[in-house]
This record gives sequence, structure tokens and C-alpha cells, in this order.
Amino acid sequence: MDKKSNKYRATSYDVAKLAGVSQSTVSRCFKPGASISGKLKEKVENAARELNYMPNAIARSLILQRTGLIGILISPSINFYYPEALFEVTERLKALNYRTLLFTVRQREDLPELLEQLWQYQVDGVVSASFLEAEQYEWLVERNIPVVMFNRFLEERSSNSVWCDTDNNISELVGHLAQQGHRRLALLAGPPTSMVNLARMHSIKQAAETHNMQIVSTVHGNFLHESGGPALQEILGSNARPTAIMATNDMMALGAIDEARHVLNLSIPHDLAITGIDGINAARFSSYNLTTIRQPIGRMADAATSMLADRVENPTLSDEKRIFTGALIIGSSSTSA
Amino acid sequence: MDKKSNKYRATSYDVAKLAGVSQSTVSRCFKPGASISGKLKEKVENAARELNYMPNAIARSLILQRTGLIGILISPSINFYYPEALFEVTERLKALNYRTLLFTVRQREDLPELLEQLWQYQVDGVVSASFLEAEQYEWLVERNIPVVMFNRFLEERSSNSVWCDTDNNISELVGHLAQQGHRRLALLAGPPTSMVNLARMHSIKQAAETHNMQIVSTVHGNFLHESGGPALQEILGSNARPTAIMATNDMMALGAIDEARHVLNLSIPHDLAITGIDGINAARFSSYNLTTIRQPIGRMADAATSMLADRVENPTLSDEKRIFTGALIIGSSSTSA
DNA sequence: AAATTTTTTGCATTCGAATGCAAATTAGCC
DNA sequence: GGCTAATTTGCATTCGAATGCAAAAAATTT
Repeated sequence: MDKKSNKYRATSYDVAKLAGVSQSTVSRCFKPGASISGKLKEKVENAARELNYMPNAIARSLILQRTGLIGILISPSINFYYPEALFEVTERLKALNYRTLLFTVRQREDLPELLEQLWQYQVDGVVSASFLEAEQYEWLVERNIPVVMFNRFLEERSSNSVWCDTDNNISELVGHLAQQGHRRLALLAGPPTSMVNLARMHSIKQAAETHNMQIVSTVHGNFLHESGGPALQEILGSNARPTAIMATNDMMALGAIDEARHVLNLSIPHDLAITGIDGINAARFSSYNLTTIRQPIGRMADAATSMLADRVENPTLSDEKRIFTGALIIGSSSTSA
Repeated sequence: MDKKSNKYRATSYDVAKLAGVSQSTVSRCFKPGASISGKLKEKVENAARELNYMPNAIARSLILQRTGLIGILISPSINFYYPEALFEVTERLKALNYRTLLFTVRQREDLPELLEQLWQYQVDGVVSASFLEAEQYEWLVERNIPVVMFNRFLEERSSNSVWCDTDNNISELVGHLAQQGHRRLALLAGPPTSMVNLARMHSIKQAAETHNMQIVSTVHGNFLHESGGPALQEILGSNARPTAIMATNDMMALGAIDEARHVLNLSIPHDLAITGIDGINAARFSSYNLTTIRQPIGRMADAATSMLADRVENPTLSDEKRIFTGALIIGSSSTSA
């Protein structure tokens, strides 16, 4: 394109020419801490301003072998709590001078292609809040791309991960239900393939045993609101009826509450107590006032980004698993007190 | 890094050497439709596979003057309906072979810096679902970066934008309320700085006049659930009480419903009808069953991405504004029929 | 088989910024 | 002022892939 055109994008050479210096000097002028005299610096800055010059991050990435891009893998819709986490992570990455390259993962099969894209775009690191199997984690590690798993980890090998261990909270929650006089529980579970779901199911079963509660049935939903209703119907359709239902996430719990109240005309918590896990915003809405376990998303996002940034700076750092705990929030979906 | 290290990343030169061809041939092998003989192609592909070679998108971007990156500007939390749109847009961009570079915008003041980042990273285009003023739009256009505004447009100049004109829907909605016997309305508005809010307010006022309804009060919230309650209190605190409240988005309407039912013990819609606009997921939950106007997000995302892609391919295309219409959803928050 | 056309391949350059090294300038010191 | 030491500056190269052009090879024609 013609250099005089207003669409022409000035390069460091153009600035150098206008300022009467070499291209190296221009480059150094934009590198903090580089050796450059005040006089020339000013000249270069003026020229740069005049030409609307800003360094080309792509060219810089090529020579520095660093793009400043962090790939984020996320499964949309799976859990309404992820968009929140996505924004938190993105803002923290920005504070650390990284940019977010966003990839959505609908199904496991999408992953291989997405990983190739990450690799092609030379991302400096990856945050995965999506399915990512050990083999695929390995694939990235082999290529020297640090990965942090958000709200999941690998069973097969060590990995960088941020996890919220709700085991104690769940025990506390089951204790609370026991204290309310419940003895017969139903489990409103999520997809059997979700590790978050499996971990929570496991904790619930364990805690039920400890507190001498019986799990009368287990039904799987898909973590979405719309699956809460049908699951509730299935649970109540059996002749072993529970007095309390524990869902492995909030959204399904809300779906179950809606179905119970507005379709089955049950009174919550009088006829049936319902609890969730996650601590999403909607759980606080007074239509639900859901008893749940809130995960500290902000701190988890902090941990994920700083762990990742550390490993971008220093690739030899060994794997780390940071485990947070949640907070039990007692709402009116489990107690009328 | 040592070429023998398993962390070394092979380049086209390495592949060329192994395959016994020139680097240009390797390059052509990865360019669909380039002239290359079947025999060499196979040799190159084998060598590439052996070395785990994939083209470096950064280097390619530099020479092609195209990154395949689309910047997305989004204001987190402002409207719960945006994450949904974000994912829709990202998936459609992916289908068109673009990648999403995500930027969150908390305040207007963040924008100048973000725009510079977009420019530095040589994005091929921008989708803005955030505040973006005419001046800033101009800034991008001057730099030859096509922009599409999502769910907003500029008053001052023509622009590429995707908009949902809910004017007719609002009129229909007000008609519906009139038919239910309402004569006194209150307006639960959003931030006075939001153009979506202003457009909706305007339509509501206009429609009220047409239908001979009186707007007894207007209170501004912040589009979030938590602002619905206080706003409702303010509306009902005045001695000019309405029989129906129209919110300019769903979230505030839900907040108002919660406050009305659970704090003020009002029966909705008997004591008070409440309506929203957007058509977010939660509006459908049977705890709310909100009367609202649903925007066709999927089609809007389609329009935004294809408009943008067209302009990346052909920068001389003139500005276009694509206007969709919503669908009135009558729920039980405004009628018990 | 020679001449011509078509297809394939390689050479050399380009994109824009960063940096090791050497040259040039400036500062510091007696 | 002269000499050394410290700081600035510029030269030349590098990062990895794409491509116009010319040379080479293959296919086609006569």
C-alpha cells in the first residue's frame, strides 16, 4: 500500500527515517529499560506519534518466541458458572500482560483440532475449563506449552490444576440435612463423564454413609436447568421417595425446585429439601434462596492465572495442584428456620 | 534450543531438509490449491508428520498481513445475555476460520488501551458488544480494521451494526398490558448511558402514549438483578402507584419480581404485573415465567460474523445495519390466564 | 526425436521488530 | 586537554513462512 495513504501502517523503519535514527533505536525506544538517550527518545516518540506508530505484536512475537497469548478452552452452556470464571481469568491475564485466545469446546471430538490451533498460534500457555484428557495434556506439555486445568485435574498423571475440594463442605451439608431430620436422600447427578460431577457424587455418597443417611435413588441430568425437572419426576416416580434431594450443581437444583413448586405443587423445603453446589448468582435470587456450596471463583481464577504465568516465565517449574475449599450457604431451600 | 531436544519445534526448513526439498515446497504443500506434484507432497507430508510439524501461524500472519484474529469487546456482567452471544459469535467465527481474541471492558476508560492492543495484535476485525463511541469506531476504521457493533449502533455516523428493533414488540407488549386492564405503568430503566436502555425507554414511552397509558414513574437500575429490588421499592414508595412495571431488561425484572413476592408479599401478576426485555434463559424458569421480548441471538450472531467476514475479505464494502425483530413471549408475570 | 507448452521446483526476497556485537559518542577523571 | 570508562547508536542478522520469478522437469505436440 502507498505510504502516503492514510490506511498505510507505519513500521519502525518509517519512524526511524522520520526521526533520523536507525530502526534499532526505534525498537529500543519501545522497550522499557533499554539503553537510549533522552534526546533521541523524545525525537523517536514524536515521530512515532506523528505516524501513529505502534509496534507490531505479531512481528515481535516471531522474534521473541513469545506471543503473549493464552488459550482458554471452555465448554459453553455446560455450566453457567463458567462464563463468570472466563471473565475473571481474562481480566487477570490482562493484568499480567497476556491476551486471551478463546476456544469453545462443544464435544470431546473438537479438541484435537483446537489443540492444533493453539499450537499453530504459538500460545504461551493454556487454561482449560473443559474436558482435556491426559493424552491431550501430554500433547501440550510435549510441545512446551504449560497448561493449567481449571476446576478439574487428571487422575492419570500430575498436572497443574486448580480445584475446589467440596468434600468437607458436602459433609457439612449432609450433616445439616441430617439435623433437619432427613434420612432418605436422592442424588440429582450430572453427566457421568464429568469429573466435577463424579467427585461431588463420591463425596455425597461418602457423607451419606457417615451420617447414616440412605441414598434412595440416583438420577443423571446434564447440568442444565431443563434437566432438573425430568430428573425430579424420575426421582419422585419411584416408590422409594426421598425427603431431600442433593444436586451436584446449582442449575439442576433450580430446575428441580421449579418443577417441584410449579408442576408438582410441592412446598420447598417442607415437602422436599433441595440443595445444589456451585454458588451461582441465580442461587441467591430469593425465588430460590438455594442451599449450596459456593466456590471461590475469584481466588481460583487468581491461582490459575498466576500459576500459568509462573510457568510461562519458568518452564521448569514442577506441577502444582492448588486446592481451595468452598463455603456452605444455607438457604431456605433446605430449612424454614 | 537444540534441534534434537524433544521440545524443539520443527520449522519448514527442517521438514524441507528431511524431505530433501526446498522450503518453498514445504510451504506450498500446506497451502491448499498450490502447485505441487503428488510424489513430493507425500514426501513432505511424511517428513512433517515425523517432525510434528505444523505451520507457524504467527510467521504466516506476518507475511500475509492477515492474522485470522477477530477482537471481541464485551462488558462482563452488564447483561447476562452477552456470554451467550459471545459463545455464539466465537463458534461462528471458528466456522469461518477466524479465532477470537477476547477483551473485557469494565469501564469506558479501559477502551483506549484495549483498542491499542487490538491494533498491535493486527486483528482482522472487531465485534463490539460494549460501549464504543463514534470517535473510537473511527479510530479503528482509520486503521482499516472493520468493526461490527453487536446490539448497538452509532447515532453520529453510519456503522456496521446488528440491532434488534423491539419497537413493535414493545408496542404489542404495552397493548397486551392495556388489554389486561392496566392504565398506570412504571418504568424500571437501566443505566441512562446505555443505548439499548434508551432505545427501549423511548419505545415504551411512545407506546404508552399510543395506548393511552400513563407512566407514573421512572427509576434507573444498573441492569443487574440486585438493582431490581431497590428500584421496585422506590417505584412503590411514591404515592403514584402503578399496576404494571416494565423493565428494560430481564434481569432487573427478575429482581423486581423477587422483591415483590418475597419481601413485599405481593402477588404477581395479581397485585402487580412485571415485564422484561431480552429473553434470557432464566426468564423462562417457571419461578418467573416472565413476560418478555426475546431477541434472536443466534441470528444476530450469524449476521455479525458474516458481515465482519465479508468486510475483512473486501474492505471497500459500505456500512450496513442489519435490524432484527424480537418475539413477544407472554408469561405469567403479566397474565394469569 | 526435436520443439513447444505446461507444470513443478528452487532461489531469493519479504513481512516488522529485536538484539549481539562493534563502532561511535559522551562522561568522568586526573 | 588527554586518557580511560561508560553509555549510545547502528550494522547486520534473526525469527518462520509465502511468493514472484526464473530455471528445471515433465507432458504434449509435430
